[in-house]
Amino acid sequence: MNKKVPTKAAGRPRSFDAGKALDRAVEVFWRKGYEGASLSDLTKAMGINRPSLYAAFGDKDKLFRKVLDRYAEGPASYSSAALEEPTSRWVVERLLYGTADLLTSPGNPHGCLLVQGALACGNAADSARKELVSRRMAGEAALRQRLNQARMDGDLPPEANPASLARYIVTLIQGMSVQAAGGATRSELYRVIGIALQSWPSSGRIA
Amino acid sequence: MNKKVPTKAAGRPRSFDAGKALDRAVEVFWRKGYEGASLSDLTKAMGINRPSLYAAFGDKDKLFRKVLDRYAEGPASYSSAALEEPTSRWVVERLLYGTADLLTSPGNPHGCLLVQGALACGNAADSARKELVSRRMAGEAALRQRLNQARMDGDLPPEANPASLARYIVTLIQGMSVQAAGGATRSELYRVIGIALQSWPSSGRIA
DNA sequence: GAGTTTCTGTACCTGCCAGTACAGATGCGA
DNA sequence: TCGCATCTGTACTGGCAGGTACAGAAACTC
Repeated sequence: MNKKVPTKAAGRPRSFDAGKALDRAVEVFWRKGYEGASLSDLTKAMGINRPSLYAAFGDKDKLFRKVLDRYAEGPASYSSAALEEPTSRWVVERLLYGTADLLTSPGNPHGCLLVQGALACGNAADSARKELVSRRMAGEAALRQRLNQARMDGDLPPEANPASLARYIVTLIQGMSVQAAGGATRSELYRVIGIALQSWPSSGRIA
Repeated sequence: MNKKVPTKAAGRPRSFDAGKALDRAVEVFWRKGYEGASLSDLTKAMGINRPSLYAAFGDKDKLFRKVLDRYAEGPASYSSAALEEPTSRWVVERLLYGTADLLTSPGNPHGCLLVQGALACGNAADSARKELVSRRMAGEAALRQRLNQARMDGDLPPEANPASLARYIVTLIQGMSVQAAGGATRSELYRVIGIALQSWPSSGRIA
């Protein structure tokens, strides 16, 4: 029984809320991108000093990964939730409208962190760029898998191509992110979605 | 007649080809974005020294504008040419397939300079970011105008909304730019275009 | 209380950033 | 051949980037 019970950590306790600080960091990276967000921007927004940041989150790159996780669990959580809708049509509708809402939500930077974070950048940010590419691909793969399931369920016609449909939806989402960064409004994005969904195949089961 | 005939500039002549140098600068900004492209990257690629760059092109910001002009006249010239196609369907097809080709052309950075250049950035690059927003909006406005014309010509049905259709196409183009930056291939983009064009309204004149 | 452990704040490090001063080179017209 | 205008290369500037050393403060256990 010499195992320590993790009651309370010894030493001086942290004087800030790591979760809140991380939320502030999300906002800074979201607005300025990996390269554009300096450590001074970050520490200022997070309300902590530089050594506290390094102790709590590691270097800039590690902080960025934690920020991406936080983003996925918070503002972007609608996207994994959308995959659980019962029909493929509902899945993509919730995905697209949820994205439009997030991208134009007041108080948030207008755009998607996974796109704005680091699209083209210098060598220093290349690791962050690759991480974003891989996360975007993972999102697309999840949708592709869901649409595959839908086709097997008869919820998409047999001639539908889930891989291409998933890529089509993700392309729209990423395009909307650029649009939002340029000032597009929510209703403008809604109209784009309306047009885009005219391409959506209807179920083969509807007689 | 004391006007000088501009035969040849006095003084030591420039030892490099400004056009070629500008092309190299296009490539660097295209690949690394405004923020990620350092002056050392630029001078190295352009094969000139720093003072020559400043003398010939002005500061980094001015160089970037010249690069954008060069890009519009060169690699992206298909996009203004596409607007001259006779029907709206041909216009958007040429626009979309031309974009897919450019975005996946070997030897070029994969993506669109107007998107990759500066999407989210720090304060120093903000002027470049705004310039890109305005150029993207100008492109969209030109397409909107062309589609308006098409509707008046009866080439688009009266109930079609040229503004929303233009935004839809531009959203796809910008999304494809992100896709290409993530490694999407030309044929993958073609399949996306194939799906997207199913939403395109057919002419009201076809009986 | 003493000793230990951890966090905080200041002040600093090296290196790269955009931008420039200046001297020497190279062409022109006279 | 001489002066002049312009370009070229070296070497430099101040400032900010990301990252850290170190001393003191604040909690814990004994």
